[in-house]
Amino acid sequence: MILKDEYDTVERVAGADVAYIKDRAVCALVVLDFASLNVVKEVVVETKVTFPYIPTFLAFREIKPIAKALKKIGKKSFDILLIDGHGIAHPRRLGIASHIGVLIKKPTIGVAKKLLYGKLKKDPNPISEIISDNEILGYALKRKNYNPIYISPGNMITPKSALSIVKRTIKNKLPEPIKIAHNLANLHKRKCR
DNA sequence: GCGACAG
DNA sequence: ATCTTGTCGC
Ligand SMILES: [Mg+2]
Repeated sequence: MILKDEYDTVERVAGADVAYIKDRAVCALVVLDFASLNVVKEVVVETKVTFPYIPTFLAFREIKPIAKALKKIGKKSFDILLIDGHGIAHPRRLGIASHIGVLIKKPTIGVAKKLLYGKLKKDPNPISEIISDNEILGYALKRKNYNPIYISPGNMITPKSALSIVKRTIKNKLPEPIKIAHNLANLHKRKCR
């Protein structure tokens, strides 16, 4: 894991999420133009579920479908990848965003809807650092009347840069890449039933 | 030993 | 995350 900024231009930001149908996982991966937030590429893949959900081990459950989607879309089609789940804001500093970042050797950022590890330095409205052991793991952001979201580096990026990138992709609560990937995965699921 | 616990 | 329609509120 590299916790420094290891990227230059950010023109395309990707987002991934996984939905489930019994023992099948549906992963949607979308790539957006960072400036316009328009979708420029998207893929949906399916795999069989091979691991149960166990808190702190989410990566073992979702890495298969996400890796398959990454292989299909091409790792060169984006500069940074946003993952639904935590990065280093994790008891072993190795959440799913970090796991995937190390796997593909690219910058990744974890964006979660609930806090798993660490404490907030202050009220998250409008923003707070996520702290553990006197170290900044990431940030909690609260917008409007929405519940807060939690942002932490996955790989090859600092907490501050991760916050900056994610902020610029937010329209309402969730960053667009994550929101669109989530919707696409669920649409594919509905269409199937 | 008890409680908390991403998706 | 999932089961599951309408409904309240920004
Ligand atoms: Mg998810």
